[in-house]
This record gives sequence, structure tokens and C-alpha cells, in this order.
Amino acid sequence: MNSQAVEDYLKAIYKLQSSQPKVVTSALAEHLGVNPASATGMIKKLAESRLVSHERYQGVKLTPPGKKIALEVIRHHRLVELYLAEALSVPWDQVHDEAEKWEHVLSEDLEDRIDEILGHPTIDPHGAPIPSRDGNIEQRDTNLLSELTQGDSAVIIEVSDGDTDLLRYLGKLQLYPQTIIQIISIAPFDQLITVRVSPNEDDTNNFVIGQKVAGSILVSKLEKN
Amino acid sequence: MNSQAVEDYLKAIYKLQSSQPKVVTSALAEHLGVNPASATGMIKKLAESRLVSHERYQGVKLTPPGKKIALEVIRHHRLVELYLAEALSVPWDQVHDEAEKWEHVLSEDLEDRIDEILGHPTIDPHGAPIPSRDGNIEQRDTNLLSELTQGDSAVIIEVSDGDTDLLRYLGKLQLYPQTIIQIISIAPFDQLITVRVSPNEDDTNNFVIGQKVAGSILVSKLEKN
DNA sequence: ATTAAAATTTAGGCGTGCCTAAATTTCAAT
DNA sequence: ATTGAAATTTAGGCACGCCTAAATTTTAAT
Repeated sequence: MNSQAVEDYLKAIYKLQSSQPKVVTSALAEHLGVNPASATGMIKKLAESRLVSHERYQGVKLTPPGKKIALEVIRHHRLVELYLAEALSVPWDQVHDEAEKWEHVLSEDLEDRIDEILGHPTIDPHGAPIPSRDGNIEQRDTNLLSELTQGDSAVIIEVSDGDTDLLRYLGKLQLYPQTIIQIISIAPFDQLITVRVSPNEDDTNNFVIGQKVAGSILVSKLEKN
Repeated sequence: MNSQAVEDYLKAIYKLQSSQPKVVTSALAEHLGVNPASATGMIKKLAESRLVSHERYQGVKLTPPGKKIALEVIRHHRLVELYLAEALSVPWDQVHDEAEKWEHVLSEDLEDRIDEILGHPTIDPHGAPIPSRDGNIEQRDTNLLSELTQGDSAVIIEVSDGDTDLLRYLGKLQLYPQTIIQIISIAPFDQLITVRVSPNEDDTNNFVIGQKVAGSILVSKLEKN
């Protein structure tokens, strides 16, 4: 049986793998908030059950079975997040923490019911793609908002979901997935970005964000017209 | 922090307490599916944290704080059961097992949301009373169906919720809470009970149940008229 | 090539909650 | 009052997943 810890490790490895080719022990430990030595212990266990491949002192990598489980857990997590937001009106800055607990107790039967009720959704409240039941996950061509240059227009694809305060802040600025933004200017030295958001015709808003915030937002560039 | 095991033990003690004055170790162990020695260990721990009072070799009894926690867990369980049945159409014979897992991860915030959506319900899908947030639970004047005598009419108040097969069987017989029944006859030796159920004017049904089934149904006698 | 710093792993421990086997206490029958 | 059976507790162990401290390996700088 996959314990909650195993599931959490596999999920974390999957997430780190998408941004780094090698997932090193210390990064994994930090991501999970455990001591590196503890991560080593779990890695050993995961390697024994062939869920990850591991070369001593080199990083770790999910095997196909490990990846499958990781995607199942992520599917659970994101479906629950969306369900909490839609059906139970949980604010978007809180759904992540709740889902973190619920993802481990969701039966397949309940997952199907929730999926059905939500109309087989493909993205969660933060814009992250929901893997299909058979483990497919949509690949998208995105940039960090912080990579855009002056004059670029883009649509927000996804925001990072772990930081409650950040999400509340983004919400206040209307920076939700699907929102269209335009880079008005980028100031030198601190790279402060002036962004224009146009939720509708009458309501246009300019504001300034820094690199930390801009680096937590994935966007898709729009053609200039 | 109350672990899942602690919560399960307190809940079990509460349930056993309602039918027996002293909750003995072996009964508790059997109810939880653990070895009696294991139950002793947990009892010791619970007694240390003053959640139960314990006299060696005599039974165990919830203290007020222990009872409070037990009722909170039971409230979680029953609210989740009802929510699963109402909002997610989970069949009534499956809600118990699902809720068993979900009750331990339900935040107070989510509990309130569910309670609100359900309209502050007072009974769960099996007819069991849902404790209020402050720990009050409705006391009712009930009999076991097996205690009724020929000619009695009664309304079903509650059925025991743990046994999936039993619940499916009861469902087939339409023996749901609120259903009105009448005892047509009780056969000698095996005490087989012939019951009449009248879901509506046109549809009246007689069938026979045994003592096992009759002993799992709580009813409230109706005045004869 | 050497070495210091950083990353990783090993070693040893702790708390939780379960187990089996053995000892103890209670209970009920004579 | 004694005794055998049943219930309960103690003793010792195991798996899990975390920790700190110490040892080892890798790395990057000189």
C-alpha cells in the first residue's frame, strides 16, 4: 500500500522533475519540509519498490510506475481543489491546503463522481492541468510572466498554488487564469513590471509587480496585432 | 494533536458506552479490529491525557473532554455521510466506509460549509442523530424492532450503519428511516417476524425478517388507533 | 592535484500504533 | 475456599517516518 508519505514524495519528485532534469535529495527534502537524511531514507525505500531510479549521490528519477502514481495523486489533488472551489465555495487561496489532506483519502469511485459533476474538467482553480484518468497531462507552451518584455500581451495560464498569501494578493489584483494582461513597462535595476489588466471594457487597471510575483505566474504570449 | 487512532478509539468507546455501562478492553478491541493488548496500550495513553478514566482490569469511561472529542468526530462522520449521499449520490450502503476516512481530514471550515449546504441537518442517512457543533446529541426513546410484539406499529428511527451487505438488504426491503412498519406476526422457535411496510397507499408489502436483522433496526412505537 | 565546502548518506534514536507470547488479575463454578 | 477459564495487562518486537550527528562522496576553487 502507498502510504501518504510515499504519495507525497512521488508527487514532489514529479513536480521538481518538470523544472529540473535531476531531482537532488536536498531539493526534494526542502520541498517536503523534511531533513535531507529523511529524504534519503525514503528514496531508498522508493527505489527498492521500483517507483524511482536512484544512483547514489546523484539525483532521483521517477520510473513509469512511479510517474503513474504521481499523476494519480496530482489528479486527485486538482480535482478536489476544483470541487472545493466550485461546490463548496472554498476561497481559491485555501483550496490547496485542504486538498493536500483530502487527496489521500479519495476513492476511485468518489473521484469519478466528482469528475462527472464537474463535467470532466481539464484545469484546476489555479490553471494547472488535471491529468486524465489514464495519466495523460496536457503539455503547454508557456512563459513566466517575468520573461515577457515591454509591449507583450499574454493570457495568464497558471499561478503557483502553494502560497496562501501570494494567492490572496493575486486575487486582489485580478490575476486569475484566463485573464489577459499587457506589459506596459519594465523598470531598470529592480525589474519592476507595470502590468495592465482589462477584465472588461470599462475597467482597466495598471499596477506594478516585482520579480517574485511575476515569477510565480505562467502565461501564454498573444500575437501582437 | 489527536491522531486518527485516538479519534477512532474515542469514537468506539462512545458508541459502546451507549449500550454498555462499562466499556471493557476486549469489546473495544473487537470493535476496532485490533488485539486486546493493543487496546490496553492505547487506553493507557488516553488515560494519561485524561480523555478516559481507567481502572486496571475494570472498564474504561470517557471523561468530559474525551466525550467532547468523540462527539466532534461523530459529527464529522455523520455530516460527511449525509453529504456523500445527498451531494455525490453515494449509495447508502457505501457512505459509512467513505466517511470513515474523510472524517479525520475535515477542517472546521469545511464542516461549516457542508453543514450550511445541507441546511443544518439533524440525522444522517441511517437515521443516526448528528451532534450539534457544541456537542449536543438528541436523545430518543426507541426500541429494537426485535422487541416489538404482534400488532405493534412503529416508525423506523435508525439502522446500524457498518455492514454494507445488511444495508443493501434493508434497502431492497425499503426499510429506511422514517418508514412505517407493522408487525403482522412473530413465529415461534426462531422468532421470525412478519413485517408489513406501506411506502404508499397502493404499495403494501409483507415480508419476513429474522432476529439478526430485526436487532439492527431501531424503531419508535406508534400509538395504536 | 589538492582541498575546502556542499551535498548526500549512514548510524543511531524516537514516537506511534500495531503484533504475539507470557504473566497477572478477575470471575464463576464447585 | 479453591480452581480453572476468561479477561486484562506487561514485555518485547516490528514497521513507519521522522530526527540529529557523523561519515562519506561530489563539487568547485585554487
